[in-house]
Amino acid sequence: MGRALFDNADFLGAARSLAGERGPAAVTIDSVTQRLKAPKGSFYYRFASRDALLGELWLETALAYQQGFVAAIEAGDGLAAALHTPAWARFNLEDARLLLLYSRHDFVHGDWPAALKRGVDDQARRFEACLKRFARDAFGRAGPAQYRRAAFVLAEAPLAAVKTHLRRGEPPPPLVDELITKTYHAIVG
Amino acid sequence: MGRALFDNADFLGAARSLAGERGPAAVTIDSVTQRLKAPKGSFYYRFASRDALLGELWLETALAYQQGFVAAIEAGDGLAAALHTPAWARFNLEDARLLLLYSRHDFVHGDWPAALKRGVDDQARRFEACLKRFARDAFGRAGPAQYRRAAFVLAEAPLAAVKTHLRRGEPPPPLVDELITKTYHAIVG
DNA sequence: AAAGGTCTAGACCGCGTAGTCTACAAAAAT
DNA sequence: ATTTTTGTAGACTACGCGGTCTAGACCTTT
Repeated sequence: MGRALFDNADFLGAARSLAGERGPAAVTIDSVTQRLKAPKGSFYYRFASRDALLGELWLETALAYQQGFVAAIEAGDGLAAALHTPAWARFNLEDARLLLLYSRHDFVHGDWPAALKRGVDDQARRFEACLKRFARDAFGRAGPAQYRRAAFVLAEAPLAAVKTHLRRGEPPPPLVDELITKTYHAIVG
Repeated sequence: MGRALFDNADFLGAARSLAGERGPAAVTIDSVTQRLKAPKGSFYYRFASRDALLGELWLETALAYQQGFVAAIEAGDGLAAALHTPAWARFNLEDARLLLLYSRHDFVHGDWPAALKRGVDDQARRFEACLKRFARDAFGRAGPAQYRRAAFVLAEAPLAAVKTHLRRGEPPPPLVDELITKTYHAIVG
């Protein structure tokens, strides 16, 4: 063997399934390489560090999730944005567990690798921009209180409604959409 | 020195503040004993293991939190139960961070110490009983769907609304109560 | 054919952590 | 006064983990 037996995607894939099954803490270099039957050297040939692997995994997943959310907001459909969380979770169960059951900080403690820092910051900014825009559209103003309401309605409540089911490894049932919708209308009107 | 310089409460107190400040993962035997300037031997003289310490810390805090919740349910006041989370958090900021920002499993991975297992099970049972009772009172029946609604309205949504502020170390503002109340009425009617 | 680059292979190191062990000091019991 | 109990004191061990290092196999280039 002298040619690539393992590429970045292999390691990311193994990390993804491990993180989906048992959380990011279970993603150790050994667990990843063992799952692929790859040597440690091959991993460190592709990734600078564990943080690089988990950071990339998180960012990749976060961007995939965010896409639909941003689209809904840009279409001016707040309810669709709120319902995007359960919808996305249904069709990306493993990714949803990974992304929604844990925080960014469970993937990378402390500082992020320089190569990812910008991507993560951009992601956060885009998300905040969505909330601000919705706050303006739905509540007329974009002050702190309106922003806070937007965050609850579009992100916090949907996330909370979905978590129980993700923990069990099950897709969120239709009831979850009902809860989110009712909450949405109660606060947005 | 031959008489007790450190007792259980000292270790629990140090663990509590550490967990409140930096999360349960930061509660290492060294960090606890260093904070008290106590030797390791003294710790292990009082506690069988790290799990015993963190388990007791979690259970103690969970029971303190639960008290008001159960009282509200037994008084038949669902809204008060839902608002108990921000109310309790305001007056127990450190404990709230510890209890509400992390899961039970962040304190004790795997199996719980035998001495605590019963207490934890009882706690969970009492909580479930509250949700069931509320489901019956508020929705007429106590089927799975009603239970799920109860969990969202009494626990998941309030917790979600409070988390952002706890992360910042700030008490939940009145707006949080408004969000929880509106959500409550939207689903309970 | 030779040389150089690419990637596998896994032993090895250093560090932080939970937990153990032995020594001993002071108070309490006799 | 002597013994026993209670607890302090901290060196030490075991282990899992992230990360390094050197050897060498195979492909590509010249």
